[in-house]
Amino acid sequence: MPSRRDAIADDLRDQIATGRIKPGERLPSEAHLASQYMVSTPTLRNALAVLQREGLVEKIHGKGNFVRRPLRRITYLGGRVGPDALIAADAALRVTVRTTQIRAPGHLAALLKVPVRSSLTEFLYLSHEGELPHSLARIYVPRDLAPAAVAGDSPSCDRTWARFPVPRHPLAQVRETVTTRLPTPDEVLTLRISSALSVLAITRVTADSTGRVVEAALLVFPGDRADAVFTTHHVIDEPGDKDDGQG
Amino acid sequence: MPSRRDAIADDLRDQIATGRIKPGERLPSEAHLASQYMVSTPTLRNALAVLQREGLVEKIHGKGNFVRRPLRRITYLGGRVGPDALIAADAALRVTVRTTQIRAPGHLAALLKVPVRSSLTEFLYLSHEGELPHSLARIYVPRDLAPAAVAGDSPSCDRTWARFPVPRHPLAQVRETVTTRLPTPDEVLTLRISSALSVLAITRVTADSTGRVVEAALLVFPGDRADAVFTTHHVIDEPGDKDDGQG
DNA sequence: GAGTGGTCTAGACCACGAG
DNA sequence: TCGTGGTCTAGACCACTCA
Repeated sequence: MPSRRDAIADDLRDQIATGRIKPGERLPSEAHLASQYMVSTPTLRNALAVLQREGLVEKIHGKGNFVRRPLRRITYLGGRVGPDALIAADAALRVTVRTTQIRAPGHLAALLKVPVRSSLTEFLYLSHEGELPHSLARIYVPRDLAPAAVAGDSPSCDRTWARFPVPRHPLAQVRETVTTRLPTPDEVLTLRISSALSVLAITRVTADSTGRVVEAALLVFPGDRADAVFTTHHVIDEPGDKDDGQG
Repeated sequence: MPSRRDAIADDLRDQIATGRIKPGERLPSEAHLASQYMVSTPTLRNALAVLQREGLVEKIHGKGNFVRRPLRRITYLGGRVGPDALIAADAALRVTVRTTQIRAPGHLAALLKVPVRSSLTEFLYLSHEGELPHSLARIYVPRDLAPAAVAGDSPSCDRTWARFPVPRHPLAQVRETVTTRLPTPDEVLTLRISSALSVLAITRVTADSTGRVVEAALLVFPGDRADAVFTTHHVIDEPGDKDDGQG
């Protein structure tokens, strides 16, 4: 037996899918919908919560429930080095950068293979696509590898990926770990996503040819619109090989 | 102002983290907890829902709320070819395989670059770690590439990755797309996860040296315990290169 | 101030699990 | 049968947004 909550969610989902309620449009008020479906407000709110988790509906306190516009999907290209990893094809991004000097906490020290409390430069990238937040990146670099222009303490802002560190040695290895988790309260605010919507979190560690870790990046994408794509080309000069190009 | 729901969730989370409530243990009944925290049952249930989404608590209808045992994380190694991609180091997996002959629906035809309704062999892998479901894989192969032993219509079951197709040409390219989404009702049942817990979904397309797609794999992992790791080694014979080993 | 969603109450009744 | 969670009700009061 389908619950009323699911029945209502299914009905609304159908109305959204068929365009009877258009993207960006406001749904009738919860009180109105509750009386329309002849359920109590908590039941109706549960139905809306289902659609929220699916990313179809956005609630705005004091204004109403809105059908989310179908957003362009975010494609993260794996294996790339540096800022160009993010959506190489999509130039319509407005990026804000904030630079801070910090001392490595335990988890970052482990990623970067540096002593705890050693000096790091943190680049906090927040990119927007139009008015909507798009993605969040926290990139950590040992301070001696950060460009001099940002090594000072004054926070800098920029509209591009400029000022990104240029390593001294050629980059040799990128290790990316992809996982999913609930957003932190902070991410809920900056990415403007529902706290019930999981994010795609990518930890990228880049090492140079000497094996030194030159960058650790913590990337966060809204889970309902992000794909991370990894392409591996295998060396094929000997038939039957399975691991060339990999560790 | 923290809501009572969050305050209760925080308190229970703390009790779990500090071991005051041990893994596998049953929590007091919802009615008991509600009176203990002096809230109504819906409020207490909302607090438990928070912990459920975090993967800390598992509800079993008619039995109670249980603290989930901390599970070994699942590591998916990207860029590998064939079944060994899954948790190379972990041999403690019991794998069930079901083989079926199907005709390619649209989305699979696009992935495999074959005509719609062409013959495919579907391998459905369900792996368990002890008693707990671990991961789910649906692997599709053009029928003429599937080994003769499974090309018949009789479903086969096996405890290992045996009978996996061996391509005629060396494998040249693997493209893996990682995303996160809510589980389907089917996945909720087979993986024994909460319907509120996102899964990590990986679509892996493998092509041989002739460019032919030899395998499309749809992999699903519980989002609270899965990591997908991709390691890219860059060719470093010319300094400043950025894309060797990539497309 | 009017309308919206956010949270919460104090019950009710149903479905599942174990004895 | 009994205790458990699953769902739902019909309100209440508070906080936010906008005119």
